[in-house]
Amino acid sequence: MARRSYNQYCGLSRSLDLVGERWTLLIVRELLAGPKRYSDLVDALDGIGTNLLATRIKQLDQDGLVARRYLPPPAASQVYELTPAGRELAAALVPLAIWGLRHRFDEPRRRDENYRAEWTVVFLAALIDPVATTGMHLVIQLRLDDSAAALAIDDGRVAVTPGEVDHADVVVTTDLRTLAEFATRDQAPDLAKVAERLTVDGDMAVAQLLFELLADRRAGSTPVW
Amino acid sequence: MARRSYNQYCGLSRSLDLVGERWTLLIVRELLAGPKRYSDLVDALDGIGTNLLATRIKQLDQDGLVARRYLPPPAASQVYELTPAGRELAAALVPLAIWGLRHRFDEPRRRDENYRAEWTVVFLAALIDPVATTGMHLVIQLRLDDSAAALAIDDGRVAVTPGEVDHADVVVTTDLRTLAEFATRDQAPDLAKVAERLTVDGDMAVAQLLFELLADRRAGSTPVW
DNA sequence: CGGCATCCATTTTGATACTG
DNA sequence: CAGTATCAAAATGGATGCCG
Repeated sequence: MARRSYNQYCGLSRSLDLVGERWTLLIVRELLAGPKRYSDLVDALDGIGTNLLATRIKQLDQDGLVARRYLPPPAASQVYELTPAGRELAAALVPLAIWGLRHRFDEPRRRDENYRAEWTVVFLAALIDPVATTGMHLVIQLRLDDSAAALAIDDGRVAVTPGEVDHADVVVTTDLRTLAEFATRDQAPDLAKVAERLTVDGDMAVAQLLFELLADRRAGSTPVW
Repeated sequence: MARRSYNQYCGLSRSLDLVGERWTLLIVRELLAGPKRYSDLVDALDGIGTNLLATRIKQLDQDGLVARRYLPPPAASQVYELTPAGRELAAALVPLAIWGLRHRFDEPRRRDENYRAEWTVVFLAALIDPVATTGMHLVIQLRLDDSAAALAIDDGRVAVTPGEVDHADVVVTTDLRTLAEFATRDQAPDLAKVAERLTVDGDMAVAQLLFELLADRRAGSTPVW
């Protein structure tokens, strides 16, 4: 059966023909944190229905956004990872995520609402300018709303690790709403006022640097009009 | 009945809960070109089905992204327009559109594929830094693939007009693929090589300025990772 | 088990017809 | 013009089965 299309000669329409269906962009978000197995995706995307996930992966594979990779013998499992074209979607997802933080976070986290710190850290990672981090080697552990993920900056390369790492330069503990203020406001929030909702354990200078890196990027992506 | 939700405490998921359904972002794109009537939307969004359009508009209205406005007596019709929150989605749609231009324009325009120059010009408009245009008053007529739209820059305010205007400072005639090179490449394309596919009629300096304004914005939105 | 494919109930969407 | 009503087709969600 032919694929459904908006049939419009327009960059946005053609993007949405590929990634506009339900769950697709969330699968991309998951894979922005690194390669994952099928069951990892099922776990993270609560409610997706395994058949639909298989269908989506197949499409993303055909369209060249996701590639299947087979891990060497010890692991012997297969994982899915983004291709370069898939990774470039990060630049498009970040502003959408920021829009959501600005306009849909008046209501706090619901009791049954899922959360994984890596979702947040993936976008933080995408906000960091690789060029500005050449020569740097930092590992930042984030603990957000009872979930954890780490951000590793390695000479211009930025990587996200779900959960806890054991060699972090600094541990930042806070909640998503507080962190969102850093990513969505034009002015960096007053650190003193925020202090009771954000604690830094370890090299304070590293944490400071992170917030500066984020601030630099924000300046280039102020809302238009 | 309750609205379907991904049920994730994540900026992206919450955005998609609101605007992730089919046609929604294209309705927003249409309204970025200015207020439109119901029938204008039906015309522009070929294939949408009027009942679905009505449903989407109702949702966008409830969610505070779109407002209904009643034109004064002479016209006596109602139009839909974006609220400030809705307009801020432009910043999120531009990178998605650029991704589509980069990765989905290997195949050219199909014979039956719809096209409206305003779709393109809306994104051009969003790429222009308002601050950089303070004091400027320019009207640029674009003619792209047999469709026309104009871009008016008015002291930091940018507006799109579908069709032809009669007082343009310059008329740029080209096709979307050529124009896309300006918006998607890191280097501005060689004007000499492009000359046969792009003609400028009127104040050449104004056209030059437009491309410089676009180039400035591109520099701040290079792909991450 | 992990990685799907099949089947079926429920929603969403598309297309057209109809109405104030 | 601005929708609503209706109905068919497709997409989605959930459960279960199968196979290495």
